[in-house]
Formats: sequence, C-alpha cells, structure tokens
Amino acid sequence: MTTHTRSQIESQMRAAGLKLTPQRFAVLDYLSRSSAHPTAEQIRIDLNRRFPRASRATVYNTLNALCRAGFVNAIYLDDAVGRYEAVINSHHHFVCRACGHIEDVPVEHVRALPQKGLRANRKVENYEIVMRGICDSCDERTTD
Amino acid sequence: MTTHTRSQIESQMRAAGLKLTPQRFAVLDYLSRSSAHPTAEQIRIDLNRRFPRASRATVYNTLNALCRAGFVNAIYLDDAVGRYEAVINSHHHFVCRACGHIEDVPVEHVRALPQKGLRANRKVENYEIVMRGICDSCDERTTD
DNA sequence: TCCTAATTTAGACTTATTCTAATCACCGCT
DNA sequence: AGCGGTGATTAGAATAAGTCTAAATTAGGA
Ligand SMILES: [Mn+2]
Ligand SMILES: [Mn+2]
Ligand SMILES: [Zn+2]
Ligand SMILES: [Zn+2]
Repeated sequence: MTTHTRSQIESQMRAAGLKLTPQRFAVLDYLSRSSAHPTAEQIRIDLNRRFPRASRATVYNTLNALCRAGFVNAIYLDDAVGRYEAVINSHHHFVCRACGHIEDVPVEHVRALPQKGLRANRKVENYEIVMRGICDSCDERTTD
Repeated sequence: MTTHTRSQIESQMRAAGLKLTPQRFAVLDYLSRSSAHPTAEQIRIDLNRRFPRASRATVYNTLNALCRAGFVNAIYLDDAVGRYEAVINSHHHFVCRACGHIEDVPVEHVRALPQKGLRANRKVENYEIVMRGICDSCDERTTD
C-alpha cells in the first residue's frame, strides 16, 4: 500500500525527470480517489468540472508520463479502450460480463501461482489475472 | 483440442444460425493456422493476397460473428487494438515486454487456481492469466 | 431454379489516441 | 526585474481502430 503525499509524488516525479504540474497532480489525485478504472476521456470530463482545465492531449501526455513513472497503470480488457488506475497495491481484476463493471481483487484473495513453472522456468517477471463472471449486483438483479 | 474441418465448421456455424461464406471460412482457416494473434487489419492484409477479397467491414463482421459463435477469441493486451485467435484449447498468454511477442501458455503449464476463493466464493466463471517478461529470443539477444 | 433473408461492400462516420506547432511556465543566471 | 532555455500545455489536425449505412450480392432452403 503506497501512500501518495504531494511531497512524495514530487520527489519521485523529479527522480523520473518530470515536473509535477497542476495537471499531473490533478490526474493522479483523481485516480487515487477512484476505483472505477476510468478511460482518458472520463478523466478529462471529470477533471474539467473545476480548474485547472486539462486538454485532451495533456490528459494523454500526463497518463503516459505517470505510467512511465510508475504511478499509474493502464489496463486493456474487453475493448479497444485504455482504462487507468493509480498504482496503489498489486491486485487482479474481475470483470462482470453483464454490466462490464471492473472490480479489484486483492492478491491475498488468490492463492499465489508458483513463479517457477509458469512458463517452463523461463523469464516470467510478473502476471495478472482477469476473472470473468457475474458481479454481485447483477447476480441479485437476476435471481430475485 | 478442437479440430476445425470444413464440415465441422459448417455444422457448428449452422447451429449458430450463420451461413458459411467464403470470407468466414477464410478468416477462420487463417486464424486456425496462425499463432501470431493478428489484428483485424493484419488478417485483412494477409487474406487479400489471394481470392476472395474481404472488405474491412467484412473482416470485422466476420470476426465478431465468429467470436459470438465461439470459434474465435478476441484479446486486448497492452494497447487499444484487438487481437484474434482461433479457439483451439484453453491457454494463458505470455507477453514479451521487449518485443511485444505474444506466446500461448498451455493451462497444463500453470498450476490451476482454486475456482472457489478467487473472489471470496462469488461467481467467477473463468479466468485468464497474462504473464509478462522477456521472451527467449530477446533473452538470448541480451545475454550473449 | 427461384426467392429471400443474410451477407458483403465501399465509403462515411465515430471514437481513441497521437502528433504538431505555437504558446506558456518555471527555473537559474545576470 | 529581465533573459533564455527547457519542458509542459494547448487547440486542433492527423492517424488509427472499429462501427454503421445503404445498395448490391449470395447462400441455402423451397
Ligand atoms: Mn484495478
Ligand atoms: Mn493465444
Ligand atoms: Zn454486473
Ligand atoms: Zn521478445
């Protein structure tokens, strides 16, 4: 669990050779409060409700910079649209095939796979699991 | 391991309420011979080297129809581009972070996760694992 | 063979993402 | 305070992925 205070972000960004601009902080702050795995466009719309305004190019530039610096993850699941999340802790994903909702699944909920043996002992550095099924609210809606 | 002979395809397509057109057969035949996880555009380019020609719309229509019918899988990994594969057997994926190569990893190479417990005993119907690291040929290129 | 609903097609359209070239902001130096 | 350089932001153009439309074609059953 990584806490993202402003000064920690500032120093890590500098270590990555990046300035901490208001736009960059706004995007990271937004993502660190969200669990919705928003698209770039959703982020832009939400941020631009208040000052400072960020252009579409800046949202993408910022997301790419934050990804390179390790603050943000991009995920691509079931369509050709990137979704973003703050890097808080390691987790997997559950995607509801009915409503598309993306749920985080903590690694502790999943028995770890043996790192060796995943691919005949060759260089697997990490892995992520995408689970699919019916989320709880869709399940209720179906069975009642 | 599902074999895709023409007559098997024909009957399964009919069962799915689909006509077996030359374009559909060509796409499925192409994918069943490929392990490259090609994009729709790559499929179109390769198919159109010989008759019959398939338009972009038909390639997408066909891929979507074959996905719905269960003959083809679409996967989205590290960018906003769909990639396609014939449904042959269940497997996971390894993606090389250096060259982007996508490698199939048979489920037998990975100790199965307990179906129960993946998400606090709730409705997980299936899961897929994406492993990342350095593929063998990039590894050789680096270490020699 | 004939009929018709399903399929294919070219090209327009939409959406996602990147690029471009001009402006702007931040810094250290004078 | 003014200058200059580097990097960031911007609007809008450009590119790329995928869908839609409306007309022409065709698979496959009668
Ligand atoms: Mn997540
Ligand atoms: Mn595969
Ligand atoms: Zn749901
Ligand atoms: Zn490689």
